Amino acid sequence: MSNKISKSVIKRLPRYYRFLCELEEQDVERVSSGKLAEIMRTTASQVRQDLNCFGGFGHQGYGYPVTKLKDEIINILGLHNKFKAVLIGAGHIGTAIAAHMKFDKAGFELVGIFDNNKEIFGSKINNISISDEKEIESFCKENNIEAAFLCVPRNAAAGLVERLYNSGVKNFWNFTHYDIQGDYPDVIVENVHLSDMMMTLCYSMNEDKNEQTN
Amino acid sequence: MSNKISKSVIKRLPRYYRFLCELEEQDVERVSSGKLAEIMRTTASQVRQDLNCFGGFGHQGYGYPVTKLKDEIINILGLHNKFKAVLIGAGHIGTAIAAHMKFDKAGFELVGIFDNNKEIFGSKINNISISDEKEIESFCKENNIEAAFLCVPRNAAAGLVERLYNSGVKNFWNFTHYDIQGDYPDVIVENVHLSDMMMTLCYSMNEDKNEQTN
DNA sequence: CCTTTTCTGTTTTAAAATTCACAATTATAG
DNA sequence: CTATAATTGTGAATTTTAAAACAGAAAAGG
Repeated sequence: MSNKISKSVIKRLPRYYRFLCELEEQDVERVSSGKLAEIMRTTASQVRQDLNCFGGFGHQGYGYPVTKLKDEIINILGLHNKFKAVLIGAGHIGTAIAAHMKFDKAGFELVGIFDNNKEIFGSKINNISISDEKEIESFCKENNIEAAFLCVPRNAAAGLVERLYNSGVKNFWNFTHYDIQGDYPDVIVENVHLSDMMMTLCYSMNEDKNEQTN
Repeated sequence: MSNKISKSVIKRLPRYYRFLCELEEQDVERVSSGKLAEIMRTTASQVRQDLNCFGGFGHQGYGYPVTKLKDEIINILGLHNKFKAVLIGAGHIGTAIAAHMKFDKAGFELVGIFDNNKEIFGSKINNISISDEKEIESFCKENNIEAAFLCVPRNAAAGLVERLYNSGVKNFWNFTHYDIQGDYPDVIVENVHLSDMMMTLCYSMNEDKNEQTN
């Protein structure tokens, strides 16, 4: 059915999705590639090419039906999934993630939170109580956990990944400084390297400053 | 001096930097493109081409001097800068960022934290006390703030950006759902769209699942 | 009903990014 | 001091990504 869609396209899909949701909220029924391109700050050509990857259902002279397009993207991304996930590390970042993210809108269901700090065992974030990280293995095996959100300090990461992997967890959303890739062949990792991002912002600002003095 | 370096290369630089720091910690003095490629899970060719963007100082038959290479990347990225920045929104994410990020290692200095919640005015994160967001304008102007880290809810974002922009702040690290691009011509934005990332993770997992059943 | 305008899907073309390939240079070992 | 192995810099080839161009289908407006 679906030919391999390129990574660059996939990375744009959530963005399309976001703007399509906005349009839907505003009761806009249809949108043209040109209009969408304007909102997304890209070209109409790219929009058409992207949307065409998963079978054209735009209409010439009409555009794309907003709701249908949105639903189609949900499908492509698999947002209807309820991948069971655990979050590990209930520090500031972990708490922020657990409390604020709308997991169900992104294909996940958060079912467990773990930490190694006794003092917070039992307290709840988003109605899920924090458990002792010693119980991770049994919990993951028993509940068929498919993904883990790693919010621990870097030096704790490697060990955790191994334990999780051995408990059947092969998909990671990684907020740590540690790089998971490579040690395990069949894992899928989405890295969130915040300091890397801050550095690229720094680069742009620095570049900008230099340009202005040239 | 430096020819325009492509965006893709820039995005890899922090990664190089990270691994070079590790090597330096391990007292490794030199590294070959092949070895670096192995660590970074890429090709030796790409490493050489990347590093060459800013003037080859590897030695044939020897490799690259770790410390010198690291310092050079610091230079390219401009990490020696101390761009003065404010953080807005001291909720979970804002607090996490303010408390944990090593701003000075990434070219920034956090000098102010703002929120609209009276109850936390005056309390400190990382030795910086939280101020009333009403004071943002005067503070930014007086202190020549160059960057803002936006950690507020989406509906507060647009207004804030305008106020900040008018106070001379043109560089943003944006954790909100709101898209800044476009409304202002000369702003630089680094977006952190966590839900987008979660969705691409979902896509990969979903794809993986489908492949296995084919 | 006919004409004009609006758009898509798709083909070309162009640009960017990555990989390959190899001459040239240096370290190393004997 | 020489021969061999290691390793870079770089130009060329390949692959990937984005943009442009355009024929043809549908809508809109008489």
